[in-house]
Amino acid sequence: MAYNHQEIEKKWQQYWREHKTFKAENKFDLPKYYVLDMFPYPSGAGLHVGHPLGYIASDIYARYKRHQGFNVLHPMGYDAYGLPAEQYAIQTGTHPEITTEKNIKRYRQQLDQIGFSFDWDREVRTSDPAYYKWTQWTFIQLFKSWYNKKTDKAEPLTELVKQFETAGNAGVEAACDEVETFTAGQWNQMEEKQQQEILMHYRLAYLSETMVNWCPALGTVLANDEVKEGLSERGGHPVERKLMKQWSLRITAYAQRLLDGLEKVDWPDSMKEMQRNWIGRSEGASLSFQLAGASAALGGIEVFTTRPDTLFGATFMVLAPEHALIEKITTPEYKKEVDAYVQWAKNRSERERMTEVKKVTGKFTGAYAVNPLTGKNVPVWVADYVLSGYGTGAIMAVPAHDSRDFAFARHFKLPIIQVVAAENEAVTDTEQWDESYDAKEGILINSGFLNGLSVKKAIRAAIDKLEELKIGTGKINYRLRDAIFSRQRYWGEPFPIYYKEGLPYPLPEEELPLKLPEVDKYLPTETGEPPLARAKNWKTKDGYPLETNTMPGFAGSSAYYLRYMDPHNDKEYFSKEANRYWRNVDLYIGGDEHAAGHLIYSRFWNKFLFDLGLACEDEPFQKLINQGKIQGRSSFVYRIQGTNRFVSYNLRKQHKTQALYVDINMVDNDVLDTEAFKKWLPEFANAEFILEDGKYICGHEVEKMSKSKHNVQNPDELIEKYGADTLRLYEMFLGPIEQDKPWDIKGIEGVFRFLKKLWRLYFSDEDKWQVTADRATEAERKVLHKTIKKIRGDIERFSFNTGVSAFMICVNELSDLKCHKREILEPLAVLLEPYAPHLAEELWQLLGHAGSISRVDFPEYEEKYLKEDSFAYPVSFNGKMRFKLELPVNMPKEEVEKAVLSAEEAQRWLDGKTVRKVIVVPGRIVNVVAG
RNA sequence: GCCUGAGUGGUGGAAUUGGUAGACACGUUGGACUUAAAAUCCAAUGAGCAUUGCGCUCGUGCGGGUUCAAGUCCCGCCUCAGGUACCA
Repeated sequence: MAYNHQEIEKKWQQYWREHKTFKAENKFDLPKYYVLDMFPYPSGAGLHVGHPLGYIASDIYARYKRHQGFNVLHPMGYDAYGLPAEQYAIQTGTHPEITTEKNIKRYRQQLDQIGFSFDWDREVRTSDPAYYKWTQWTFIQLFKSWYNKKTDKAEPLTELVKQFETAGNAGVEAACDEVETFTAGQWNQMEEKQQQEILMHYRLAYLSETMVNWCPALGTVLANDEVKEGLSERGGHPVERKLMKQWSLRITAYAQRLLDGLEKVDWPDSMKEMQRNWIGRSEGASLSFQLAGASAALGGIEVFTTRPDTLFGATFMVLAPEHALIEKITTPEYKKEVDAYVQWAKNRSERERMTEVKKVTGKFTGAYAVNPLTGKNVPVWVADYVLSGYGTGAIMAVPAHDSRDFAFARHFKLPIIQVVAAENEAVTDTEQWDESYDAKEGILINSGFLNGLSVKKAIRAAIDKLEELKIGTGKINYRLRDAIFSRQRYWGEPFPIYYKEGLPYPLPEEELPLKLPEVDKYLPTETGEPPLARAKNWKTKDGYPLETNTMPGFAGSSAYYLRYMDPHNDKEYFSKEANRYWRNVDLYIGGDEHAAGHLIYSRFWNKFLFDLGLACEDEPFQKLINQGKIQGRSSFVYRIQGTNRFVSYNLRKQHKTQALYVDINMVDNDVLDTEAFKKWLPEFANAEFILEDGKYICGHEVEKMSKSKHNVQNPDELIEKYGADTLRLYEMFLGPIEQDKPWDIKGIEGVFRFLKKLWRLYFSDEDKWQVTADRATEAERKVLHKTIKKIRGDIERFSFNTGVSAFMICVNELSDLKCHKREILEPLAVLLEPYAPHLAEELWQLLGHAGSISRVDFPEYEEKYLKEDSFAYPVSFNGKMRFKLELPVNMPKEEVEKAVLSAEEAQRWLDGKTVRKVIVVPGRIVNVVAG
């Protein structure tokens, strides 16, 4: 019987399905292990070879853990809400659910073909009402909660209301918007509307008028992480800033905990660093500059600074164009100019603003504020280099020590005062400076009571002074913004919210799920309302209108890993028992593009559920691995301009050519199948070729896989030809899992050859079973045990590529030894199972076992078989390896030295030289220093 | 600009703790088997020099350093990839 991968793979996939081999029971007495893949969005294009990379790695690990007696939770599901299905619906009228369902079927079929050990009984889909019921439920809990800074956790809003009723809000420390202080008496006299408005400032899911990223092309608002360089991540459309009433999640309340939690998870440093940057903690002070002159009655301008020590050098102030005070403080003679500037700044796209950062623009408002430490008046400017979204949207400018302030000051000829000097350096005239001195260290000068202090001490002293004067305080600021949670889209979770007299209220929990309604068109209404406004009777049973926005993509993906623990529970999100058992994800594999999105939202969502007492771990993903991307490898042909003649790669420079993409399926080892090419497209039917060495050689380039580049490799054909086991091994063999790498099918043959060679250990050339019961030799045992040790080590450190080569070495050596012994070949089949499960199952059965191999104990290696009596010492002279010398392993250092120096080969290297030193590292190396 | 990661043969990559650089595989070349092809097997394959053989020199992005010994550690650069950006 030859190695028939098609038959074997079909057979075992069916067996696994019928026997539910990989079903994970909630068996609480077994040790658990939770291996998770980031679930996919089922796109219409199906899987390409890049998708399964991470799934194969996690599958190997999951299978390995099963062999060690762990109860392994290894589920899969679908992030089913997404823009492509909705865009398709807009174009064709096909309900996104139909498109999604179809795509999921295809995904499932492709996933099954690769032989993953998923427990499909636990599948979830974010668009399934039974699933999104809990997404909606969580939203309601967020709506009903506030963040208590005293206990540092989310708490029910009812408790907060009780405090308001008895003591007002003065003693409350909450993560909230600016709220005026009120007493219990005032609270109790407020009307409901007013009370609700105040509570909205405390809720963790809140409705507010905020500046959002509006994407006109997609007709929706986007979260910050969905915008890259001023363009939408999906589709690359321009994004504008717009003031809109939107739902947001108060993720900022969790900023510090999100930061602290990174300390205890096992993630790549780059990933932690990206999250730290995204959260963007900075320590400093918040303080107020009193307005001067006519505006004095308006109070002060709040600013945040990380350098309160430089306050004596603050020579002007700048407000963001959106700042509310501008209108009030601008003096009549500057009003026209300032208005025009503000208008201009607001109309600039985000992209323009970002690309023109070097251009200095701004206007003087005519107003002055008082520097609280110098007592001097400083002019107040408006400029768009100050962002409304960070800090207070206003800054104190210290041009001597901040490059942006410096550029601004130079441009508008504002005074520059040095207040920090490097130690032992002469102070120079700031007029002569070419750039600011952005010093984090140094000694304070020109700064009154701060003079002579180091920067670090001066910061402390300045904050103390501000607090004493009651004009400022030490403050920690975060770059992280609250997550905008409304989307003006159809294909998403409806909010479980209705409006009564304009105020939002949650639906009763027993009415969940609130199902996505049918609409006649997947477009906004004529009046610009979101698509759900088209739904008939989009009201509660009492007739109150329901929210028409839907939730964003990250809503459903933020806690799916928890739902897998107990996916069919219709009473609660998941049972306490299930959660106490599975706890959190032990190993999470997915792409690093989710660093600032999904992985932050999930951590936030999980922490909130932790605060509610639902999740028992406050970090959801203990270990994280980012699989690298598989890049495409495009092939090119070179058409001589204006002709239908194509010139081979190395001859192309002799002509004026144009490079055209050519389908990689017609190219083998850079050689074009010219006949296939002629048949490819009608325009190439009469193509002529200028060959080199009788072949047409294509050019190539590594770039993203995409249809238009004709470089997409779909796994189906490869599985058909070589089988899933070969594909699995080959994807792992390509290189380290976390590294990006170009896809190239050159080399898959080698892996296929390896499996056939392995098969021939069990079957003779005449296709006869040839496994014998003979005792294995020392050499054979050594090969086996060396391999066991290597494979175990490699899986444990996620080095799957070296694992594959270890198998190759093992099979090469056993073939050389002509080993066909059960004693060796049976453990080898188990060893191989995580990587090539179909083949391993087949061999296991042929070896006479009933049932699946998947839970058989993983082989242990025994050190005694690896012991060597002698070792071939590499002998170096002055660090260069010259020859090898076989010596007993237990030979003492002194004797090794003697043996080396008296060896015949040593003489020519010692000729005429004196031995200065001999280094002997037993069992490793000998180095002779001579000269 | 800042942060992170990476640079090793024609190619993908290996070298786990400072100890034989290039494992394993692809590709290439030559050979065996075959009427032929496929499949399979064997041999060679970092570069340069030398060649009858044993061989010699150089070599892990560049320049320094530490060490008996550096792909690996330290200092200074260069290039590429990703993230991020008037974040005060």
